[in-house]
Amino acid sequence: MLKSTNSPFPSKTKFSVWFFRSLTSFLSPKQNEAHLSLSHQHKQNYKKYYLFSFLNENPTNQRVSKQVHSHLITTASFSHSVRLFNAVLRCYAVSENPKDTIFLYQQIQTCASLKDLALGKQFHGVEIKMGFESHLYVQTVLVNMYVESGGLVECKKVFDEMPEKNSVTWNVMITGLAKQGDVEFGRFLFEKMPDRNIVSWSGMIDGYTRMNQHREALGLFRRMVADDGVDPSEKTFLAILPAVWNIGDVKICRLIHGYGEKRGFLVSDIRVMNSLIDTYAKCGCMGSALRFFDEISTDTKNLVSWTSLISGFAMHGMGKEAVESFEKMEQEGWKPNRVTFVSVLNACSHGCLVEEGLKFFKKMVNEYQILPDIKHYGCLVDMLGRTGRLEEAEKIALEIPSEISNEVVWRILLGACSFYGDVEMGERATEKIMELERGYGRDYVLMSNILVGAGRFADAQRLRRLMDERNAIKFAGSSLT
DNA sequence: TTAGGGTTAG
Repeated sequence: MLKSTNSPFPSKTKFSVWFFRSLTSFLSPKQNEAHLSLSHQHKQNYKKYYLFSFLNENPTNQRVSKQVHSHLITTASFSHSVRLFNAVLRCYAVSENPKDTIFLYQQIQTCASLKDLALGKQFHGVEIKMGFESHLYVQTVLVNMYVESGGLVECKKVFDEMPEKNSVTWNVMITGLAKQGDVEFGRFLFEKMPDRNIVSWSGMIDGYTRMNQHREALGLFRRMVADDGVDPSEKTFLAILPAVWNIGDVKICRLIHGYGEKRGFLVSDIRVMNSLIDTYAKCGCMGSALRFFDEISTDTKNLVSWTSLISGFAMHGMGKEAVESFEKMEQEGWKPNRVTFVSVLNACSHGCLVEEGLKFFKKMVNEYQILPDIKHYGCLVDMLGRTGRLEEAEKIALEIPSEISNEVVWRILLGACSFYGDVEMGERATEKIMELERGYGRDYVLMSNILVGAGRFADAQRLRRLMDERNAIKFAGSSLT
């Protein structure tokens, strides 16, 4: 058990700091200045103290405790007023209606979603003091709070010492660990878990996908379906499909698609269908992606469906098809968002449709009033650069507001300089990259190749040495499969 | 009733 000898309440100094903060958060900025007089603070302080004493003396007065509780929730100040909150907790604890306690702990969990480990520990202290140590639901929420806010040591401890666990407790642990990147311990618990359900399987599969262990994710999916006969849920599909396109085998995509269709899992959830469009496209099978897209009824399709299709065309260099889809999407009344524009601009750049691309960029800014972000600029630079319009590309790169500019844009330009053998611009681009990121070996290699191409062997060698001195990491081109 | 992911420049 965690240390419970100390008071669960914050120290006096700490409390006054919190209290001050809670006061300021109560008030709107305007009120803030006018009311920050000491007398006001005292008044608030007194009010809280009064409530606190009242609740302590009348723990069974449900009406008042509920009022205080709702006040704490609606003013969003309860995370600051732990002491008052404790008093409310105590009232709920002696309440005859245990639902109140559960409701209250849901609020704590909302609090835990702030991922505030220090505050969470405070509540753990309260929980121990109130004798909830063997309360299954409360303990489960505590485990969730710890694992969500990164308290891995604490969550394991609470979990281990729980006298009773149910499947939710196990799932909270497994999915939480997977999210935190500790798949190995998650897997250990998963294998030990007495009654695995679909949440456990999906959580575990998701954990492997997140950690780029796609084969492992796929193996688990196979085991779930074939050996254990567990039906996947829509969430399982959403977890497994990224593993499929990372492996890139369209046969696996078809297999899972067929399975989902046969069992009727795919017809209900547009998110799964969109993910499937994306997966087919990323597996290199644009035909299947398009066919599947066309099968989805018009009322079911949404903006993400269209965007997934367009981004698929983009990665296959099918600029014309992407542009046509974009127009059709607009005709059907969909309003493109920033992601749709990234996709269509990317399609224009891969399909060398410069004029169309520039038109889309203007349309985005003027007609849809979307502020371009760095990816939109990146597409533009790429589009101009790959068609040899290097001056224009550099001009755009220089016009990007410095708050959003990054090394990727200059790296794109450097790539174009390398292709067209523009040494001077390449050097300028390299200089910009080096201001932002010095540890990426490929930049040095690319620039030194440009220099070699121009016959400047000594400069190329100097750059290579600089790369070694700076310990820049050079990733060899390799296939993961 | 305490667990849960669709599209994004190189």
